[in-house]
This record gives sequence, structure tokens and C-alpha cells, in this order.
Amino acid sequence: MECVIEIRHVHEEVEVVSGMMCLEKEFTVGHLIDQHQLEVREKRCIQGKMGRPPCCDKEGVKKGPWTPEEDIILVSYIQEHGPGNWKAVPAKTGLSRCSKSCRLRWTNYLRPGIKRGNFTEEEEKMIIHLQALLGNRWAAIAAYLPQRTDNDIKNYWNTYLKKKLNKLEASGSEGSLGHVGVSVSQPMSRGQWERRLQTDIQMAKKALSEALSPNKASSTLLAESNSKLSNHNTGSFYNSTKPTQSICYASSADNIARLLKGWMKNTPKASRSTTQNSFNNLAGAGADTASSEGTTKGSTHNAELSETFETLFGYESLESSNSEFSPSLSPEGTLFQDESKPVIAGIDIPFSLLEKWLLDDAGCQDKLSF
DNA sequence: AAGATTTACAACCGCAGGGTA
DNA sequence: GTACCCTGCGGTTGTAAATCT
Repeated sequence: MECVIEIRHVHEEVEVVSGMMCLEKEFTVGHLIDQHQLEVREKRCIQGKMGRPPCCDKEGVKKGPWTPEEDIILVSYIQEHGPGNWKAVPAKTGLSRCSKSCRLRWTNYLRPGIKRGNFTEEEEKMIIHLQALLGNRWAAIAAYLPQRTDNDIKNYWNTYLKKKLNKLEASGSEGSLGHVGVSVSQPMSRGQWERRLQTDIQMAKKALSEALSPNKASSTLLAESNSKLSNHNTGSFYNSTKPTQSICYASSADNIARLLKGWMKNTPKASRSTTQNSFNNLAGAGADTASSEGTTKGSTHNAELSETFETLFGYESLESSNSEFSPSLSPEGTLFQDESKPVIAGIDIPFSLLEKWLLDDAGCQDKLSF
């Protein structure tokens, strides 16, 4: 295929004025892409090697942090085709990323419904409860925290909660976490270990059933979700000293949030309730960032990108966009999380056999009105 | 103020499992 | 049955930002 494209330079980027890239995806006039992307595509055109580069091929596969431009390309592709078939994504988007990287970027960052920022007290409790019950099965744990990714939870556990629990254990204080019966690895005899395990399981069962009770924790959880991120540490149960670092990626999260906001217009009420909150949080966080742009680097770039999003996708046009792209109706069902993820607010919480068994055993069934 | 250290989190890597030809 | 492809998961690493000395 002949590579014919007319462009004009706009600052660091190039704007497609006319023509078509040598990709299956046609970039419309006005589409802004960065110089690097253009070079990559031009190079491939020249080499006649358009198409999918081998996944994880060491050469030609970009690694490291994603740029906002790459995010735009990925999101726009997924907007058109929906998530899935990741193997084809690099080829079809021209991204110099392996399919895995694209999938991870989407599932851990760009996908709608992701809540960023500090974990709430309820979320923290849930993680502790579930980790005690399920171990390091982060995907399973994430299933009970609809707005958090397994990666987020895993990171939070490894960098913060685990240390906090170890500290509490080391100080000999049950502290505020004693009630959850959390196991903290420590040398102990088999007997001690078994007794401890039994206690842990019993307490975790109880704690989990309480945490998952729609009348209690779940409603609280959702209420928490509605609260502003800035209030997270106010009156924290643990009086968390974790520094506020809500949105490190706000410069682009703002843009992504604005883009994705359009999608939510097509989302049915039931699923929107939780997701919209996260968008509000996300957008709000972005707005917060914007409000303090004087101290936020790249704010100008940020503003430009926001414009780019509007230019590219236009919120209004999304009103009539493909309903397939509505998060709750996604083909994969993974726009939020995997399809097995329980709807915390929606009463229907499918438990695994193990969890059911554990909860049944604890006689907590009466607390769970599924 | 500057260097050292810690923290937080995005991203990568390797493996496992499911689907399919 | 099996080889291959694709995806998901959990462990780990790299690095920027924050904090400390």
C-alpha cells in the first residue's frame, strides 16, 4: 500500500491534513499524532512491513511509560473496535507496543470505571479481609472492589498495607486491624500456625460477610465512592499518614476522563451508578490538577491534549456512538472488570464455591441477602 | 540547598490455562 | 492428543515524586 499522507506541523505534533496512513485504521483529517508515531509509520511504509510486529519482539517494541498520545490512539481504537483481540491492536493502531502492553494499559489504566487516588477506609478493610481469606489472589480480591484494578490493590498491599500490618504485629498491638484476624507471616510452630490459621479463617469469614453485607459495608463503600477524594484521610479510622498522591497521571487522566465521560452517556443507569462516580472522581481529580496548574508541569500540554480529545471524539457525537462500547455492554464484559465481578450495589453477588463454603461454615448466611 | 532514602505506582516478565485447529 | 495462540494473573522491577537528613 502506498503511504500517502499530507500533514502540517503543529508544535511537537503533526496534524493529518489529508491522505491516509498505511494502516487499516484511517486517520481523519485533523487527527493529531506525535512525531514519533509518524516516524514509525513512515518507516514501516518505506520498509513495506506494515502490519503487526511480533509480540514482545525486543526490537522496535517501545517500553516504559505510555504517553498521552499513545493513550489517545489506543482509546480511539478501542472505541471503534471494543476491547479484545489484543494481538491485533499494535498492528491496527500503529502503536509500537506489544499486545500485552496494550491490554495492560487498557485494563489497568484507561478502561472506564477505574477509580484512582487514595483507598478509602472501607476499601482498605475489604482488602485486608479478602487478603486474609483469599491470599494473594488479587484478581479475585479486585472482583469485590469494582472500581479498583488487581494491580492497584496488589500495589497498595505490597507498598502500604503489608508494612502497616507488619508494623502493628511487631509492636504487639492488635491495633485497629485486630478484628479482621489478619495473618502476618512470622516464625511459629505447626500447632501455633494451625490455631492461628483457624482463627484467621473464622475472623476473616465473619469480617468478609460483614464487609459484603449490602446493608452495611457495600452501601458505605458506595457512599465512600461518592465522596471526594480530598476527604479520604479526614477522620480516617487508621489515621493514615499516607501522603496524598491522588493523581500522579492527572495530566493525561484528565484527558482520558473527559474522553471517557462521553461513553458514560450511553451507560444504563444500573451500571452507571458506580462508574459515573469514578468518572466524577477522575475528572474531578483532573480538574483539581487543572486548578493548580501553576504547579503542575505539563499543564499546557494537558490543555492541548484536552482540546485534542474534544477534536477527536467530541462528546456530543458520542451520544450516538456504538452502544457496544457502553461499558456494561462490552463484548468482553471487561470494561469494568471481568464478568464474574459481583455487583456490590446490585444485590447479586456470585460467590465462588470456596467462598460460599467458607461463609456457610461460619453461619453467616443470614447476613448475606443475595 | 543538595544528596540520600523512601514511597507509590505504572509497567514488564514469565507462567498457566482455555480455546481451537 | 497436542501444538499453537491468546489472554489473564501474580511477582517483580524501574522510576518519578516525596520525604528525610
